[in-house]
Amino acid sequence: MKTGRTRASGTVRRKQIKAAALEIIFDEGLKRLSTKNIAAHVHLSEGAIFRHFHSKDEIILSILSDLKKELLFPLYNIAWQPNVPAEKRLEDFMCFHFDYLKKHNGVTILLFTEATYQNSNFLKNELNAFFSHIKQYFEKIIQDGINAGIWDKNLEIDTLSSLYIGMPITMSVEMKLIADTFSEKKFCPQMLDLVYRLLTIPKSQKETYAV
Amino acid sequence: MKTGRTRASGTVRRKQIKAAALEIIFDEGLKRLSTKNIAAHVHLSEGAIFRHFHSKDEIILSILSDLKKELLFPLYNIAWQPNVPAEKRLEDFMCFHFDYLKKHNGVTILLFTEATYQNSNFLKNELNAFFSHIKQYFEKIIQDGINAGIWDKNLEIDTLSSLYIGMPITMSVEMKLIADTFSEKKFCPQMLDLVYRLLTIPKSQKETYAV
DNA sequence: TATCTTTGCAAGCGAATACTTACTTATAAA
DNA sequence: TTTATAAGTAAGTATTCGCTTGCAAAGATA
Repeated sequence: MKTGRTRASGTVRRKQIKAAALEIIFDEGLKRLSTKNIAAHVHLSEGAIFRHFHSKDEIILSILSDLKKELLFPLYNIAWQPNVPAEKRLEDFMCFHFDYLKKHNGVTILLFTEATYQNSNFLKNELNAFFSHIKQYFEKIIQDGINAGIWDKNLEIDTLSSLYIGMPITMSVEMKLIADTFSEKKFCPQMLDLVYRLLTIPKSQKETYAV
Repeated sequence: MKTGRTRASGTVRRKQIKAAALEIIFDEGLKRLSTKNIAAHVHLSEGAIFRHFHSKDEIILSILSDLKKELLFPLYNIAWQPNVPAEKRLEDFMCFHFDYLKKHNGVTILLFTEATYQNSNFLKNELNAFFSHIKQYFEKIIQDGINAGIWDKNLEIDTLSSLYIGMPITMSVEMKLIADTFSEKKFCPQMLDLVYRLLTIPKSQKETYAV
């Protein structure tokens, strides 16, 4: 605190600042996500924060950018993985998705909270695009399975993907509301089971052609 | 604005203040929900607001209390309605639920946002209890249908009710993110269709006994 | 060693926050 | 008509907010 403190590079500081921001959001709530509080977590002055980010908003947007790299991009890769059966891809997709949110404490729902709180159209659009991409990847896997003849072609795909989007959102909400007693482990296989049930071709339909 | 303005009773003012609060939340975002802004909407001084509510929190809690009366109580009545087949009750239940959230612009998700923003344990517990009640009512209907032999007894009820809770939450999230182009009308029948699909007894199982 | 860029801090800015205080007045009951 | 009470206001309180400024000094480069 006194003198001669070593200095860190901007790259390192930006990472520290984002990590501190997430820590505050999870532990203390969005209200306590002030530049002053962030500075305290990184053991810097408030002014130093603005040396590394032009504004507080820029910190949030940088976190969103990380989220795209760490979640959206891998999900894309899973969905388009060549020579892997749709069933396997679906399982990988859902479990990676849920697992990420579990490890990162439902960060998407927190960005949603921020968007709703600030009523920021930009953030709302970004999040909407984010969810749309996930839906699109999910639908790709389902469509592949239907084309391969293993899943029911009479199921409305976009209705199913709407239902799917609800799963990680609900998981995040429940994690926030009942942080302690949330059954992380079982969530993915349980939801996967329901999706499989929906996709299964009814016996009576197996040899017929739908109109 | 000048003088001799008529006065209204506390009962009336409290209603006006809550209505104004909801108006602000929907139109301007939670951030603009300040006591000063509420006062402006009701054409009162800021001090007058505190004549009718001891704190800003009390306004939020009063809105939550209204929500219980207007949504939770009717849902309970639908679920326990005597001499009505489970299929009919399920449809009434889901459509009333979704319709309420549509008309009230996803008020539950806004209370969740407030809870997350403030990191208020009290509000989080209240909301958790709220969702738990809805799950419980939903499960009652499903169990009745299974007991009546019309739905699959091998389906895990609590997994299904977790999935169900995701539907109104997702609907609210989508309403916030894409307010304009949200397909309100079709949402209930679409989701109802998926739930029916899950509940349907597989042909191969019809005459057998599960272990 | 000399120079330059980056990293840092202390102090302070105006605006906004929830809430209080001291006081006034309309309304309705006695 | 008198009087008690509920409803209202204007002007404050202390505190927090995101952000800026002026200046010091560490670390890299020459």
